Amino acid sequence: MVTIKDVAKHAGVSVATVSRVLNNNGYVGTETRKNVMAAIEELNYSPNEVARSLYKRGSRLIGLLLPDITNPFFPQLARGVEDEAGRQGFRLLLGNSDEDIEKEMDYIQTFVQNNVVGMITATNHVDYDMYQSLDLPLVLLDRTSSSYPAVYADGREGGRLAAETLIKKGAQRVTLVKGPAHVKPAVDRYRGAMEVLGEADVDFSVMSTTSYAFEEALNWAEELFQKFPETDGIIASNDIVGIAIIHEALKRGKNIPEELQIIGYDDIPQSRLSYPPLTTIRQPAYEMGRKAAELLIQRIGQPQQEHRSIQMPVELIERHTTRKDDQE
Amino acid sequence: MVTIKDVAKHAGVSVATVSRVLNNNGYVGTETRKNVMAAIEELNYSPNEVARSLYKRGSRLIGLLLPDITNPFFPQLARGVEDEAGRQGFRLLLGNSDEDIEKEMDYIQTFVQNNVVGMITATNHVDYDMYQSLDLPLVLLDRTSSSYPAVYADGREGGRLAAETLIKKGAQRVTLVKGPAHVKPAVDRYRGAMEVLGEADVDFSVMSTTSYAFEEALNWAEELFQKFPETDGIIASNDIVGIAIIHEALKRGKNIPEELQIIGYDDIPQSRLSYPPLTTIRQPAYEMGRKAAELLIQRIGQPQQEHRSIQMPVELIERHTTRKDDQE
DNA sequence: TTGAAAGCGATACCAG
DNA sequence: CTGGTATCGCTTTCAA
Repeated sequence: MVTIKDVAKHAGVSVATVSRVLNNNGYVGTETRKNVMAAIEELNYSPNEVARSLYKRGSRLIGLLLPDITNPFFPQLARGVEDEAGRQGFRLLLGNSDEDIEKEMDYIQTFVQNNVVGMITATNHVDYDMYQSLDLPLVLLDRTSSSYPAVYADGREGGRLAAETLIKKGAQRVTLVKGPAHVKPAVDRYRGAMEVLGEADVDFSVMSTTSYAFEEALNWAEELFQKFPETDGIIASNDIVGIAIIHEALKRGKNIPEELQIIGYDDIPQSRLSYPPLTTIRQPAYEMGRKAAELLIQRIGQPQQEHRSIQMPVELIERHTTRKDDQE
Repeated sequence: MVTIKDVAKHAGVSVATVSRVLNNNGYVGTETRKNVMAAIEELNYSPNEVARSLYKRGSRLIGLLLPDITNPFFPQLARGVEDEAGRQGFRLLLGNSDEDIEKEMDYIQTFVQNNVVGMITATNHVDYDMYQSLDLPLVLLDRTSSSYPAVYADGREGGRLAAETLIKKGAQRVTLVKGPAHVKPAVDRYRGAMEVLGEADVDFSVMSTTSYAFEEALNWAEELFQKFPETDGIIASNDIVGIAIIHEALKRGKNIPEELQIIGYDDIPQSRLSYPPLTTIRQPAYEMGRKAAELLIQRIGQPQQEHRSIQMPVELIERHTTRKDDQE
């Protein structure tokens, strides 16, 4: 490994000087700088971030804590974070929590031990001690809290929009699939949808699901049709469940969207691939990730600043699991 | 921040002693150990990994370089790596290369600068200088090379299996969708399939695709039916394309699997969600990730050891885009 | 404009 | 069994 010492020796200067040209601060003569640069080049030197981090008590690393990268909504968030962070010279330490507090604490601890300069987390546990006592710039992603800056989509509005759409398009017996109670954005959507359903002249039912796990999606879909065979409009808890519902509906010979309309949530990339392609409420996941990184890095610069959250707009993506217009 | 010094002071011993109990080596009196433990507990101390890493010239970090986590095959790989690494006390630095050499080099550099102890990469560029000159345990994931240990699935066999299946099930005019030429596993599959097709009594065509990008999938599907409207059996380059093909076929009123059989590749989680659910060749992605981590960590322990690669078996998952049996 | 040296938080060697 | 101290690679005073 080539160190700053080697460079210094090679250039015939002190390490202090090398450090100065490396960081572009302090005075350094033009000639000297040129020599040092040459030495760096020749030796193919790049500074040890660990040593740097130790002295500065801060690395160029950001901790990213996600529930489960295997759930298709999160890779997009992650990519957004990574791309923006990367552009600004930061790298990512990644952790999947599975919404499990133990794992979450574990990751947070190692993030801290590794001197991350900030952290982006999609957690439902912000109110726990570990977060309170965390002395790090933090931004919440896809979650909210009054205590921290956050980047999230307007879940309530999303829920409303989904319900309004279905009603406007003439659904009479709506089924609302409720996501897991411990997942905040899921309950926001649920509430939004409920508001609208409560005010409308339609019958509706609610079906609870307790997980977002992939393997379960088809089971939920099956259960749904067993319990509510007469439904003609379904608000799915997310796109995965929505796609599973399409599957099950087709299997049962239902016509989509004539007999049964379905609306999803998230607009994951594969939603346009289903047949018929899924109408859904879009969350701008990639953009959310980007913004979160932006916000965090900004806070890393000025930690004292009052914090601000960003609510991203949600959008109806009309595809073919809903009817073109009201066809009562 | 509480340091080893604080603990030492609190426990009335030297830092050396604290270090000993921390690392469980050297002699330490029972009483002393107890005191130190107590101090650690009380101060809620946890050692600074950065300092440790600096001295030891090695962290507890592993670099994971993937083409694009947004492509549904990779999250599973990543989860496998993370879970196994985590179990053994390692954390992940994540990078997406987009198969771009610049980005790849950038990530590798920062991985090194951060003292990662090893690296897992799904790259097509192993033969570049940067890898040759890399003095780090390295394992390839989903790629192969004679120079490094690797964990990969048997692409050739997978391709063969796909083609054999389609033929056995009575396809007469097969279309083989060829993945991007610069992606190694894609060409392995292609070759495998070609071997079988060449030996069989069926007509077949090859359609080239130049990217695995999500947004393109539907375009490839459309192009396929324009170019080869008469095909009755399609070997997709991966499940995403397979699902897009189902979409397009249904849109064109084709009966699956009676008129048209389709077989995918990868067995990503959403493949069972399509309707009809996609028959596919399964790569055990999660398990591959796990094995890669296992292999790497093993090598970190004994770097000199002769390296060994692991080829994972590939498996036909029969769902409903192929016929039950030969129905010529 | 430059260099010497202290220090970041840990580990491990050497004495005692 | 325990403590003092050099060391890891870098940054940043302080003096010259």
